[in-house]
Amino acid sequence: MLVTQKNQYALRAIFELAKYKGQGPVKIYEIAEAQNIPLRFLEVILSRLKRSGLVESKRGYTGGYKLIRDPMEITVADIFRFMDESLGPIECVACLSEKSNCPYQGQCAFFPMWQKVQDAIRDVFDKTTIHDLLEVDNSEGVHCCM
Amino acid sequence: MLVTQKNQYALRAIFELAKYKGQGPVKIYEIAEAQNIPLRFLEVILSRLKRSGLVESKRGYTGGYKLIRDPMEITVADIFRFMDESLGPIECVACLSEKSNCPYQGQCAFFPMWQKVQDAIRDVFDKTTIHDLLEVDNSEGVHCCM
DNA sequence: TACTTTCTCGACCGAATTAGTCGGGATTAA
DNA sequence: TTAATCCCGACTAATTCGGTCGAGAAAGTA
Repeated sequence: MLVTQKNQYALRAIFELAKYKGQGPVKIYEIAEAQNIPLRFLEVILSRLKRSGLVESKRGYTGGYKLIRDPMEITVADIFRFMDESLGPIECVACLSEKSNCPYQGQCAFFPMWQKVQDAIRDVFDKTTIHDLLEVDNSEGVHCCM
Repeated sequence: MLVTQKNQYALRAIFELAKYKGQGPVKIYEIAEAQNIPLRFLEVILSRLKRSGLVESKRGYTGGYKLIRDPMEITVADIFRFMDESLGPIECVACLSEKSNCPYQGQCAFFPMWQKVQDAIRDVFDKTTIHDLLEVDNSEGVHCCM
């Protein structure tokens, strides 16, 4: 899959947190339940997201996670980029990555096509904010996904 | 990677065959050398492509492979679709596939976004023909890739 | 203080996918 | 008959993906 399960979970977790923006921390098991994400796996994901500065946490009885950036300022691309330090669905089409053993490093017949695909993907993810997704959600009257 | 190594090899093999269209069969080791593809792996790939009707082969001393369709009529999407019987880079973004355990089956906040991405990818691969790639190749004066 | 609830961190693991190999056989032409 | 070529199915190695686990640290509560 272009977008791994892990990255989808990350997106959904942020999405869920965005719903409760400004209402004190949300507990991890609430997120897990609401979005149907394996709890222990979500731990891994949130701890990663914390290091990216999107999310803050508090321990103990009144603990939980909260979003510290405006949903309007968070794009889907941001999340994916934070999740996979190196190349995510955005950087990772084919030829371009250092991993591909292209001896011609971008000087090949296929390069423009890979570029186009990459740009097209990036374009969508860069232009979609969490706020946008919340709006879709409200207008549909459906609360969960996937 | 969005496009697996195998699919990239397939594309490059077809591309290579297209160069010699109308000149008798090309031997597998020639393709392998020109495109830097592991020979035994290329066997697997070509035998798969044969079954898709894009490629024809002949055995024995004067044997080899040749393209039996006009490069102008072969899109990159065609090749990928032939290669992975079920879902390739074209069908496979996230939510849409049956594999994803989305309880709301496309009725979710993220669906429109996945759709957009998928359409964008498909659009590029559907509109790029082998002929197009050959033209890029000629205008650049570079013969190989990746 | 002791206890409970919550997050924290790193190691670990199983399954699936991907990438590639191999041996031996069937054809075809010289 | 021999050599070059494709053919086919089974096998294997490496990587990624998805997820689990145990033990511990902070924070509030009694």
